[in-house]
Amino acid sequence: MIYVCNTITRQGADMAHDHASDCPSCQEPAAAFSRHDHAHCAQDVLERADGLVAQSGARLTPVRRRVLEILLEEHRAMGAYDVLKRLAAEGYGNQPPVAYRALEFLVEQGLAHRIRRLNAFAACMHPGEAHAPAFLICRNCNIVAEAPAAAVRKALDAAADMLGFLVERSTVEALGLCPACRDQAA
Amino acid sequence: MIYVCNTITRQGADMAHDHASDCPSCQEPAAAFSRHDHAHCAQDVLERADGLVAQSGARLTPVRRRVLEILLEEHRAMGAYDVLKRLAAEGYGNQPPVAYRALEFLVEQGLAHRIRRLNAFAACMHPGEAHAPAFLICRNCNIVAEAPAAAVRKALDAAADMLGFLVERSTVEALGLCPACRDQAA
DNA sequence: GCGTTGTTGATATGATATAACGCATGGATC
DNA sequence: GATCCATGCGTTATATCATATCAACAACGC
Repeated sequence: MIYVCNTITRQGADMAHDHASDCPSCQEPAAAFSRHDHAHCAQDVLERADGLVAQSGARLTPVRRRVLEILLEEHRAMGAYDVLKRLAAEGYGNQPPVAYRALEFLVEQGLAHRIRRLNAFAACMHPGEAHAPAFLICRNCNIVAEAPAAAVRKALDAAADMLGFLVERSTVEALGLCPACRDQAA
Repeated sequence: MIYVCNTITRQGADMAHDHASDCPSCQEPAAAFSRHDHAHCAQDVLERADGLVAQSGARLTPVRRRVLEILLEEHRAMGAYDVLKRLAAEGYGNQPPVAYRALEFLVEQGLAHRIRRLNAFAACMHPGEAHAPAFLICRNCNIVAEAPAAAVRKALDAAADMLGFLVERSTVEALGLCPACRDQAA
């Protein structure tokens, strides 16, 4: 099962709509890749982020918090320079290190993910919950979904263990076709 | 099990030694991450590459073949610009596209792998054999091993399938500690 | 206050990757 | 052989991604 708020895109898919906090699509398991609102999921993530960071002894400074907000607002995988443009427009530093440092911090804290295939970053929609997501990237429409991948991670650990290798972090990304583009192709 | 010829490095680990073609370490399963000769494995791969490319209707041109040879000789993950330097020194073009085009071709043909975490490329030691390797990268000594990952791929396919996503290509990379560095740390 | 630590801003540079153009080659066709 | 076409190569230029370094400043404990 996957929660819709896992769904993120690289190019922005204009999927916002307003709704009350009882929106079932943010409360219950649902099909990934479906259009959905994101506003209150984002709000929820932000609130939890505050607690999580404090808990780890780190500080969610204004720049860092703003970067997380931007990732949540955009709801897609963004390049560091995309983030930087937004920061600069809002009066923060406009040098690459500003964005990279904040993004690195968020990744370390488990509040964001780095998607290497896209040289991009996306907010994690499940901060605090232990998870090892796999990213599914549609080669046609560029939508990206964060899929649960506990089984994948387990298989990887096993394969590594046979070689005596200890896995600390892993990257699992798949390129292919999302349901919509798959139908379209057929 | 993994065959030693899976073992590749990013920084070059000086693991060459000469031996006869009956070297057991290239004939039989053995521990990964161990030092080993690579010369005749490379020769074998090259010969198979010729056949495979012809079979697919593509052409293994001089530049492309040379890039594959270089990857095999170096026996490690190389950046595109590392490859380019070698090419330039041998009279081929010395502009980035020359290296990138050849590398992209090799990846498409399944003769090389791209390791995104390192922004690097490595020759595939099992061309033609269906395989979905996982890369194990030691964060301490930078050694890289190509591990069999059929089970990982299977788990990924299953996770994607639950979302209706069709996986065409996948990237599985792990960062951690190789056996040697693990022992050293303990 | 005062040092220590961590964060930010700025400069500069390094590293990786692609777009676009034109020429050369080689094979197919007439 | 002449022509056409597809493919590959070399080149220029540029785009994109990422980091090293240092100075200024704020937060904190002592």
